[in-house]
Amino acid sequence: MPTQQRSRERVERMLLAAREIIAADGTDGLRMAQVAERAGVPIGSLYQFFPDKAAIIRMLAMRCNEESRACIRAGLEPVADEPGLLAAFGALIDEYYSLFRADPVISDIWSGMQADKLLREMEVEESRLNGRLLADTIRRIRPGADPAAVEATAFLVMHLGEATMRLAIAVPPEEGDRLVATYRRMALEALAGSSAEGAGGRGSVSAGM
Amino acid sequence: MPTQQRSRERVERMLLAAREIIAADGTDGLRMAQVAERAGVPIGSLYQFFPDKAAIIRMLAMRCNEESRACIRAGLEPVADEPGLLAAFGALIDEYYSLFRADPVISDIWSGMQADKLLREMEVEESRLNGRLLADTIRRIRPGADPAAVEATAFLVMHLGEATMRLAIAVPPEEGDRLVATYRRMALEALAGSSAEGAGGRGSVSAGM
DNA sequence: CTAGAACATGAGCAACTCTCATATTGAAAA
DNA sequence: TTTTCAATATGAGAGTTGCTCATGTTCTAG
Repeated sequence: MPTQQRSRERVERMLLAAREIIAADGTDGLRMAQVAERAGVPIGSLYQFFPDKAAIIRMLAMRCNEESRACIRAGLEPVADEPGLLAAFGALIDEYYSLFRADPVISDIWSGMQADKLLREMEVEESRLNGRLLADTIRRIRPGADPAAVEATAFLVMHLGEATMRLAIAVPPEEGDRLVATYRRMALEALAGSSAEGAGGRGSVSAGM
Repeated sequence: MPTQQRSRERVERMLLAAREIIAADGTDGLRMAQVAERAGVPIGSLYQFFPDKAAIIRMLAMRCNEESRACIRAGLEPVADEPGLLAAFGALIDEYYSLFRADPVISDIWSGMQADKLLREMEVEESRLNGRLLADTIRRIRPGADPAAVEATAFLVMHLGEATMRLAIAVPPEEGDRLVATYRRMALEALAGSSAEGAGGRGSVSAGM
């Protein structure tokens, strides 16, 4: 939005200030007055370039997104065959995971601004409880399976089920149905696989990673 | 928390009022004064039983959780063998999906963890963009694959990748690593499967559902 | 040189959440 | 019954925060 040189620099200062505050206090602790002070601008200047507080966070998120999208594009571009695809995607997962672990700002933004931390913890806890129910069932019908692997799979399957439902209702209904159907295939395959693998075994697909 | 009969009824009225407001305006639009008015109690009484606004939402979420956990337990209990497990879990997915679609409050509470609606939309859009990059790559190396199925799988895999990362950094590091590894197996298997399936085909696992 | 657009400023408004001093009601002990 | 104390009821207002707006200044195109 800013067209002049000096304004652009000021906007960058505002965004940097916001980043630093989020890194320190999280998005919950972000105060417009604090951003202004840290950036060395009056509060009115913030609203000259950002319609509201959420817009600042969105701007930071957008930059992260563009960066990671470029990363994905670069990682997938040289792929020429199926083994190459699986190798490249596996590498991207690791890369993305490292990024998430390294930068607290990214995860904080996507974990939800202003949202209730306890609610987030509740959600994880609920996935864990549901996962345990599922893991117990699997262990009952397959006593030989590796307990830790089964537990992890069940936990993840439950959590991703929640995520899938939220996604499914955020898109057109027919697409949502298809996504749920796709999730079902993935989940059932994972459950079938996890109980057949035996102790500590890795899946055949990831053997080459 | 309330021990007397009348108080318990009042608390129920508060929770009901909160539910109705969320159903109408979403969690974003929930105002403590409005809850109090609708429940027919002064605002001070709200704070007699709930430490803060988020606690009301958590209470509603907890009840939903207990209900759906009972559902899962009931669905998994009679499972005796592996086909039974897969059938039961498939049914639970459908049931849960219907529940999500039917009750706007459930989804709103769990989506409302991210307060900014535009940020939520951005996240979905980002998964879609990344999914398209992945789908393009798959189509390039497997021209015969069903485009819609590939697109859906790629979209979902990307979105669940985000969800996995958020979960992984919310639990102890070693457990997070294991979850990411489990996700990787699931994702790579899905990608390998989606491109091999051919037009409109359903996975072998879900054939019996 | 000049007109108009872009930018700068910060006191104050409006909308919230939550507190607290005080009054009232319920139930258990005397 | 009377007493006593904990639980409950009440709502004006304190405190915080996002955001506005009237006014002044700087840049740039014609």
